[in-house]
Amino acid sequence: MAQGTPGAGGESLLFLTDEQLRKGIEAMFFAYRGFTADPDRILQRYDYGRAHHRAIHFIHRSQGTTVNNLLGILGVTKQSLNRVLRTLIRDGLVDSRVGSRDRRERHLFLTEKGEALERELSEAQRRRMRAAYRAAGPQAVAGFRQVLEAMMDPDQRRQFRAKGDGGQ
Amino acid sequence: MAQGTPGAGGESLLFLTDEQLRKGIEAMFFAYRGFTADPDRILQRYDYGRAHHRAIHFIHRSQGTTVNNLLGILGVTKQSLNRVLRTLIRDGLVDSRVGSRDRRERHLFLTEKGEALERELSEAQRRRMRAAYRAAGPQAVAGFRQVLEAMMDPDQRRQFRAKGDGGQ
DNA sequence: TTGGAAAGTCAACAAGGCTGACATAAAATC
DNA sequence: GATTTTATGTCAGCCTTGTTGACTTTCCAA
Repeated sequence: MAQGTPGAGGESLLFLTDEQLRKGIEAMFFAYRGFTADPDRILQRYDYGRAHHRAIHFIHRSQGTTVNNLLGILGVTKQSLNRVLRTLIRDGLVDSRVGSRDRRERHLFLTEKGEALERELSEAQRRRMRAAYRAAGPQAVAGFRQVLEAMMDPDQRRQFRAKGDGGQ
Repeated sequence: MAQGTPGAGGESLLFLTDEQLRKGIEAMFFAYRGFTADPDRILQRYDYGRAHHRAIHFIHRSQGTTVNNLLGILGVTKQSLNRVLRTLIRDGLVDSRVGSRDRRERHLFLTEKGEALERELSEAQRRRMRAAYRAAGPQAVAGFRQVLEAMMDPDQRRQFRAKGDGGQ
C-alpha cells in the first residue's frame, strides 16, 4: 500500500505507510477526546451537553445568526437543533428575536448569562489549545492547521474560512 | 477579551490571540467531522455506528486484547461496550475466546468477515488522511502530530504511544 | 388570491452513552 | 478449604442527541 512518488520541488518524500496513517487516525481520536474533555466537565455542572456547547459557540461567533444558518454550520436537523435552542432560551442564555425583514426567521443572540457560560467554556478549551500550541511550537501549529484544513469536506472548509481567518 | 496584533510573517514567538485559538478550535471541530464522514457512510450500510467502528479498530490493532483492556482504551462503561460487542459477535465479525492463562478473561479477535469490514473502513479513512497529508506536506504532518499529542490527556497519550510509534 | 416554498415547532423513535443491581466463574488470599 | 476479589456478562432504566413525520406561520410569485 505504500504510496510514494514525491511531488516536485524541494519537499522531502512522504512515505505514507498504512502504519503511519493509522497513527494519524488514532492521534485524531485521542486528541479529540482531550479537546472536548474540559468543556464536557463544565457542561455537566449545568446539565448541558456538547450540542449546547456547539450552539453557544457558533451563536457567540456570529451574533444574530438565523436558525437556518446555524443548521448549515452544525450539520444537524432543525428538529435536533431546536430542542437544544429551546432549553437555552428557556434558561435565559439565548435570546431569539423575530426577523424584521423576514418574520419567518429567528435571529439568535447570547444574553449576558449566555456570554458568561461561553466565556467559561471557551477559556477552558483555549487553555488546553494554548498549552498544546506552546508545547509544539509555531511551526508545528502551522502544520497542524494545514492538515486539519485539508481533512475537511469542501463545504466544511468553506464554512471554516467564511468567518475571519485571523490573518494566518 | 484580548484581541490582537494580527501577527504576520515569520514567527519565532507565538502570538496566541484568542482569535487564533478560536480558529484552532473550530478547525478541530470541522476536521473531525470530515475525519468520521467516510466511515460513517459505510457503517450505515451495515447498520452499525461509530461505537462499532471503534471496537473493530482497536481489536484489529491489538488482536487478542481483553475486554478490560478495550474498556481502558475506549473510555466507556462495560455495559456500553458489551452491547456493541454482543452484536459484533452475533454477526460473526468478532470472536471471543476464553483465556488460557486466566479463564476469566475473554480475548477478542476479528474473524475474516470482521477483518474485511475493518479494511473497508480503514481504507476509506486512510484515503482521506493520505490526501490531507499529501496536500499539506511532510513538515506540516510532523507539526500536526506534535500538536495532537500535546492536546491529549496524559493517560490518552500513554495509550497512544503504547502501540508501536511507527518511527516518527 | 392562492399555492408552493421556507422557517420554525411539536411528537415520537433510535443509538449509544450512563448508573445500579446482580450472576457467574475463576483467581487470589487468608 | 473458605472467603474475597477480579473479569465478564446481563437486565432495567435513564439521558442526550441524532433521526423522520406532521404541522403552523410567513413570504413570495404566478
